[in-house]
Amino acid sequence: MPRPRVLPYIILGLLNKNGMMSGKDMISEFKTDISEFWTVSHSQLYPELQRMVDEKQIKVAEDVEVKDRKVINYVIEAKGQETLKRWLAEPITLKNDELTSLKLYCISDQRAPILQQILKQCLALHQQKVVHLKARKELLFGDELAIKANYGHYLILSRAIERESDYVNWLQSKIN
Amino acid sequence: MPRPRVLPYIILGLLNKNGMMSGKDMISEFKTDISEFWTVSHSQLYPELQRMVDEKQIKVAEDVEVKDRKVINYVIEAKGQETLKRWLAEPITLKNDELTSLKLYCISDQRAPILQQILKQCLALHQQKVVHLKARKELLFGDELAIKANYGHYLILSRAIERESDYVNWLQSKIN
DNA sequence: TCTTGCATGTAAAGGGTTACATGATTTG
DNA sequence: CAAATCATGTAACCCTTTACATGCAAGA
Repeated sequence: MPRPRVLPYIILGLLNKNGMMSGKDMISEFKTDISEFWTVSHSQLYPELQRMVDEKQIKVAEDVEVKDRKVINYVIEAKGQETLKRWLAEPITLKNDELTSLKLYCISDQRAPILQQILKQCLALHQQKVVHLKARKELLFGDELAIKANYGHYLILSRAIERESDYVNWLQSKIN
Repeated sequence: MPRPRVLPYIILGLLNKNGMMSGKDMISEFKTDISEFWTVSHSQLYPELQRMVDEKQIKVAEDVEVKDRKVINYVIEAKGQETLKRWLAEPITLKNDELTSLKLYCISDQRAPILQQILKQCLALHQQKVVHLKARKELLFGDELAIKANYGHYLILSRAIERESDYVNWLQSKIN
């Protein structure tokens, strides 16, 4: 199985959040607000939009107002909202955790139950990570000599523990 | 240009660090110590090893001792050491920063000048990131209302700032 | 009308993963 | 000697990016 696709969900998330959008609007939002976590090229976006129209996830918006340019506007359909909802509700695992920030980005409402659900799953996952990393550090670098022999490895392992611990603390502060 | 290749450099880094290794040895180290940052499948590794032998970056090690199995052992060549050195010395940018941990992993010696060089470049880069993210937060969420309207976005932006700030502090603590 | 810019669209090339294959070695 | 294991090898498929293409529209 190839790498799971992310783009369709982000498209749904944006349309669900912002209402009507064109491909250009999406690319603009990708660059300004999402580029920190994820990137996409326009040559990937436009075919994907067409595919999603075929799948009835989204539809071309009737240009109510001006038909200024060759801009094509899209809106989300009911099926797309279902797809988005299922994606957000997927259990968070080591494999898909890199998408968690993107999922959060799609959730506007502070009181949405799915938000706390995601934060809690994320917390559990990263608490596990901390435990695993600390055990690994103890095993590999319990001896001072080992640190000198593999200093770079020691550095990134120490850093990973600090990073994950910091993340865990932050997650806890955001959970009710 | 397609995504720049990482695997050859990791292979060189491992061989430089560990001496003689077989493909299986590498996969084993990938899984135990590097999987936190990077993954590779064996179907990618073995052809790459052959390519690198053709390029004289590495060579098949004469089985000095036992020829127990069909295991093939490799050692790094002078050309490979040069390649590795150049890779480690490449300036760190937003594009290639995701590889920085892997580079550090390849550096055993705490007093290697390249190590401090990498840490300093990394620091500068992430300090810039903090500045940029804080400006973005001020712009987007200076208003309390905006936070409620896009809570998920607010969350990941706040988190990014904290994560980057924490990283900056850590980097500073490791720089002479 | 001609040029330039721009939103959208298409093509080609390489990276990466999963699934399957090979051949030797251990194990019963 | 048969069967299972395992290091290595191969094939097919999709994702992603870069480069190039199209066609309309604003402005000179």
